[in-house]
Amino acid sequence: MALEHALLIALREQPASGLELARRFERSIGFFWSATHQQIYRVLGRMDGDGWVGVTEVAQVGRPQKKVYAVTALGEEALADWLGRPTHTDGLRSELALKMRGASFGDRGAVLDVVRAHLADHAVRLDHYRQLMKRDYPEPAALSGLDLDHYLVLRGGILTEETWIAWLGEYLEAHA
Amino acid sequence: MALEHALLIALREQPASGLELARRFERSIGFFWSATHQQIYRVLGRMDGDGWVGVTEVAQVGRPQKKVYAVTALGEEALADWLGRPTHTDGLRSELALKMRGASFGDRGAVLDVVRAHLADHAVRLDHYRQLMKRDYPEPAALSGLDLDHYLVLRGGILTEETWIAWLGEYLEAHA
DNA sequence: ACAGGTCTTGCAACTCGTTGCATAGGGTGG
DNA sequence: CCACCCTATGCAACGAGTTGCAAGACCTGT
Repeated sequence: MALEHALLIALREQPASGLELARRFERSIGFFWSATHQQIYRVLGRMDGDGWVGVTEVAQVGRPQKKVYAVTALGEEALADWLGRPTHTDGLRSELALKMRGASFGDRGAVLDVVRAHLADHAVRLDHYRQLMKRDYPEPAALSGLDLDHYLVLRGGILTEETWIAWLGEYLEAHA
Repeated sequence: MALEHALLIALREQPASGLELARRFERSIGFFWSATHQQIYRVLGRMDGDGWVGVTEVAQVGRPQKKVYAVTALGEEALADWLGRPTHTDGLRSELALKMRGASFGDRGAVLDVVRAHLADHAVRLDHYRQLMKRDYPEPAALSGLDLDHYLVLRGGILTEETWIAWLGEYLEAHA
């Protein structure tokens, strides 16, 4: 129910085509809301039908034509309305936690390997986020508006990765 | 793809009927893998068809009959196999993070209210987890096997809630 | 006896998201 | 020119999960 609004936010930051959105979702926005290009195309089509976005066909040199979407007044309204509505607290949904809980019913060494792989993955992500932080927000105290919010969400990503690393570290430690 | 394995873990811990599983999912397991009773019934049916679980009809006093499911040898094998297989790192999927990022496009005060509501919710959860911790695992150093894993997953819940609280606190602070 | 409640199981319809494939424009290398 | 790859859009089929509803068993209160 929220991909539409994720797209509205992305398009208000910068109008874009379906593929461009898909690529942006692999980066910043996709850290907390992922989507494939097919899903994005379908939802863009629906939003166009609902009048939330408008399309402009744009010719490119050396590439096929693209359709650039931009948010309409109606879309702006829908977004503003959604932003203020209360939301259910997002529950975790972690396959890894499941495996950690059930490790007794399989080969514990194999589960520990899976945990180690996730730990390494989270370390890579954390490093990535920290680099973004250093590059884009060297002076956090000076931020406001959109930049401040982007900074704060990136902070959330860092805190989340740090937590994963701490948690998985505890798990491995306890089973060492 | 993982609800089946969540159910296998739950059933290996303790055979149960569909509704009992649903109730258990509202508590411990559901903290990181939620499911409605309809979804559970459907998946139990499929797992029965696949020979992963067996059913026993059990009469009750003062209540309708129930179907108690238990894991078969085939199910044990499927579970052990799944436990050792590598998994994709679970990505975040947070509607709230989306709202925080896009707050500039609506009424910021309303978004801050939503954030405050989530903060309060996470505080309640954290308190709940800490009570469980104190009640069930007063002596963590003495744990092993299944109990140790349950303790460690609960630790993850606590760390996660603490992170949410810290993050949302930072957000509110920055927009104070 | 009957109404209402709760426990237990389940169906049907729907939305969301993924996977695999198709099509079409355009470039590059042999 | 042809094979191959990249960009860009999209369809079709499937699987996962939610919501709403129903039906049968059993209890309690009137």
